[in-house]
Amino acid sequence: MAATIRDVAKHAGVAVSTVSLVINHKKRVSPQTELKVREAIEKLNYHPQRSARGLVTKRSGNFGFILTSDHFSRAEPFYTKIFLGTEFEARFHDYYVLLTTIEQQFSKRQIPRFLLEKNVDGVLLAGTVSTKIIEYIQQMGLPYVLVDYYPPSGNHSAILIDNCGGIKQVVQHLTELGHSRLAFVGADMQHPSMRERCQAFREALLERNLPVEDEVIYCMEGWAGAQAGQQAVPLLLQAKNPITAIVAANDAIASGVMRGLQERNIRVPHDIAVTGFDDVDFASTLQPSLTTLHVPKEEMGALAVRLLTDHIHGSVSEGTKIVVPVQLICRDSTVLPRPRT
Amino acid sequence: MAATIRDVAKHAGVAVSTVSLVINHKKRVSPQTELKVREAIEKLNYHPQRSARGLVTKRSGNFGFILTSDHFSRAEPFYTKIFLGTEFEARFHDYYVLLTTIEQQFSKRQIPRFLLEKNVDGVLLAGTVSTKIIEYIQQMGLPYVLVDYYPPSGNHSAILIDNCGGIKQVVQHLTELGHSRLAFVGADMQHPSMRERCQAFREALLERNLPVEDEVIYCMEGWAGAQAGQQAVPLLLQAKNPITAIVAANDAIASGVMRGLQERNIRVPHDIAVTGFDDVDFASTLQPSLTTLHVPKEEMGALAVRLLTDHIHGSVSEGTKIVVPVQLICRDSTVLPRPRT
DNA sequence: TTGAAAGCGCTAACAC
DNA sequence: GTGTTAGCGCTTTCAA
Repeated sequence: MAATIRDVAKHAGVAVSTVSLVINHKKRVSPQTELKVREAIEKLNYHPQRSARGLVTKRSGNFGFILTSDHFSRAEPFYTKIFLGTEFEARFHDYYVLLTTIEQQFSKRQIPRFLLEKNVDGVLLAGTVSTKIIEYIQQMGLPYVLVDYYPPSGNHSAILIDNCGGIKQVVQHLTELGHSRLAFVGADMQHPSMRERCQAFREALLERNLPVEDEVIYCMEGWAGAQAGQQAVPLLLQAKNPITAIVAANDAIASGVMRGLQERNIRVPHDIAVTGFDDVDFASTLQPSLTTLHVPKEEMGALAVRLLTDHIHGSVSEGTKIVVPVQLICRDSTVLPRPRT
Repeated sequence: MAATIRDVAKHAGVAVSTVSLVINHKKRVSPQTELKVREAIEKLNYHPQRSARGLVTKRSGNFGFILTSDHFSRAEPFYTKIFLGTEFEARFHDYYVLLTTIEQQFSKRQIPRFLLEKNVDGVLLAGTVSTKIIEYIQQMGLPYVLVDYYPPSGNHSAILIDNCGGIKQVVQHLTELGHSRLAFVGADMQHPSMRERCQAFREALLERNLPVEDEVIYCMEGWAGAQAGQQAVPLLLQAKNPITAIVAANDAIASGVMRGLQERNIRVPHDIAVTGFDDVDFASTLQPSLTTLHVPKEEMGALAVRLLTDHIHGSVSEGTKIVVPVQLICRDSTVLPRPRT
């Protein structure tokens, strides 16, 4: 049986409460007593037990991570990276992260168990989660941080992507390459990031006095996957003025667009250039490799945890938003690779 | 403040112990009292608190997942999937999974915190973890399951890959395609899976009366990544009898091999066929897409959790090994795609 | 600065 | 069947 705080106290010849003071760095202990206690702790290899401590402090040492099951199964690489980012940063702060998925639509019956059992000290929510669950967490008085999502209303702390800046980088890149007939393919317009990217595309065109034509700006129904991109291709090719570049709202759509083009023997980037957004793993292995915007996914997870711990310590005010920059990664889908010499 | 068991007891007009009996399905409660209690629970929206419960039962409701940091950062897609598999299955059994990484070599100083704080009821260990940490867990009396690793000695429960069967499938596939000059590229021979794959390759050749020539069986030093594959290519091409197919020990190595070949304008699969192992995400997006062996990674994670819970319930004996089958996925790196008609 | 003691919310003996 | 009660291992008043 492992040592308890009483064993340590006995061993050091002090009271239990003194040991507790030492453990918790409540500095009102004389150096010599502290030494005795530390020696006893070392000797007995003592470590306070989480549940006992949690029972009295009401702190579990865990964070919850809530994701809609939709996102998890389908946009796996993206949110998985965010989750792993939280894991690492959390451990650094001596927290563990409990992961759970919930259905898009809220129901009392599937409130995450870690909330019911008071097993988390804060919550991270990623993707388009229901407003109801946010409200529920607020009611519990738990601190929380949204990641890559911001609901229509309310004042929340969040880690967000600079979607607008990203799209503008891409448009600039393409115009610098001489493209002036740009198309856009988005999908899943429920997701604020998707809407922002579409909106930013229009703005970017306007800023450069390029024509904004609805017939080459597609926001597909349903999930933002490769299929959406593939389906958009025939529509885009019907445009009166032929397009020379396609800006996709994410990498999955871009891969579908490329496939659609290649099926029609349209060469990328020779005939039409293609860009993505997110820089997921497969972006670099696509053929041609995909020019895209790198979203620092792990970093977003880490930032979210940091913001959450800041909230717990009260060192930052609610409703803090952090917008992470994205970086243009130029690959072969826009720039012709130089022939090997 | 949330309701406690006393509130429920008071509300239902019974003793706390009765409420406890109801919660824990210890069926010695009369139907009418049970009903009263359940109503009170419902009314007050009561849920037992983890830490309070854990303090007395000595059960935390968590599993630990230990991975060497090496594997996590480098072979991310593979072990990440396994981890996600455990997450889902664990939640199904009302457990959460606490993830941690440790350095390859054991040190007292970095024993996972969840072990010290008695915050897990069982442990999953993935990849080449130190024998010391296994021993430590054994000493604690915690049940554990190894995933994709088996140490040289001892009797452990484990989820293992049918490496041998996989390699033999690949060799059969290649010989059926008419290849008779096969090469092998492995790396990271510390890892039992890697050793098994190499060994199986030799056996498979022998079984088919093909020549086993050391000059085309390479086990590279260091990490089993793309670089190892790329570096092996010039060595393989020096072989006296030219080879026609390369069996890589995993997909990462295979991708490096393909790159190395393509740099030399050797076409895959026209001139040389290439195969991988694992079927990680990028295998299908490589150009040409990679013929490989599908390892059911999430399933392995789920199986590990199931085996662990079985151990907790004592319904299975220690040292149970489950070998999961792998499935050949034929893609373009071995079979010429039919030209479109 | 240190110790004694109460109690966090729950389970599990043991009475009745 | 149900109630009473003693802790589980810790933190945190409150005295000394």
